[in-house]
Amino acid sequence: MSNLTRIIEKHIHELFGAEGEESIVSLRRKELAETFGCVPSQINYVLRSRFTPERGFLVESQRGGHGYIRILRISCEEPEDRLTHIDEIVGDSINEQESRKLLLALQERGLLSARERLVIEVALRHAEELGRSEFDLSPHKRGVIQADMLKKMLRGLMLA
Amino acid sequence: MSNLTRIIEKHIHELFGAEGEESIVSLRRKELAETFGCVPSQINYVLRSRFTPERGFLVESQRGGHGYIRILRISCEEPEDRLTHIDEIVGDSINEQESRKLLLALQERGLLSARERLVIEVALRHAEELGRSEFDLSPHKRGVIQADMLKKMLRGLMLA
DNA sequence: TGATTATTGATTATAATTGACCTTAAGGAT
DNA sequence: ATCCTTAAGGTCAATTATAATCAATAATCA
Repeated sequence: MSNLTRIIEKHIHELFGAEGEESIVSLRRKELAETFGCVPSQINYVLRSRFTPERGFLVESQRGGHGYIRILRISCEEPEDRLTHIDEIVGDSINEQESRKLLLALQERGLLSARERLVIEVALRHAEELGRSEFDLSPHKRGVIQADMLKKMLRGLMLA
Repeated sequence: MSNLTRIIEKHIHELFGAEGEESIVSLRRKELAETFGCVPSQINYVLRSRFTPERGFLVESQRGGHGYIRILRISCEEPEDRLTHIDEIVGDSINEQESRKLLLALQERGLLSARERLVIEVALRHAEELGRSEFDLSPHKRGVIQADMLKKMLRGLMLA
């Protein structure tokens, strides 16, 4: 039928306002569920599957009295075309040298701050190190893991 | 009933003065409770839940005659201070909920931007997911890996 | 048709509020 | 000095209000 999840997703997107206006939205889980005539946990499903950090969102919530769910949209001012192809740029596997080069290039284009680049590099190196010394993975497998991770991180930062 | 806890929290924050001015505030529990028309133990609740070391506060108190409650805002001016502080609050193992709370607190203290928080969350979730479905690690082991990763990322940022 | 995605509801976890009861410190009385 | 009284503050458990998780199905997609 008319896919509830998509309807709720669309509704929440509309709450953000068309342009880069509101970047934060608050809601009551129970109310939203009532609005759409569904069970409250449906809302969790929508959030878990659609409003992930990889898609540029952060979700905060609180239970109990005065509970709430807050959704933050983190996005670049101008999501450049070239970076909608993050998958292609990163590829299936990446090594330290390649990723450094890429991140530096992104920073030079003003798409990443120095601190953001730093965090990403630390995360990638941690994965490399762990994959090598703790899990004894092949260099290729390590590269695959890092590529995957890098794509997720960049998507979160680049996509709206 | 609006949220008393938040109102009291805000009030106490205001006592510190907007800028990095006063770093110590003293209170009478009973007086504060009367000011807000609540039971005194409500104050304990606010302190326990909002003025934690994780959020950069320490609370001291004394009972009996001339009793008091003193709240200290810890500075972390020196990068070194922040590092030790972070090591302490992250600990050896951390779960998703704890890390989210911590990151939110760091952002609220201005030590992290929303984008930086997002990247870190993506990295942690990736590790969690990989550890669970690819390597079949125990929850504890996953927590250890994430704590390690988180500390490395935060250390990098605090020194930058 | 097998894999993925969506829906549901039962169970669990957490936050805020309140009040009854407990502990500790200061200062005066004996 | 020791005890008593009074004036703080602390702890805990009960209650109520939300939200999260999990597992069982159902529906949809490739």
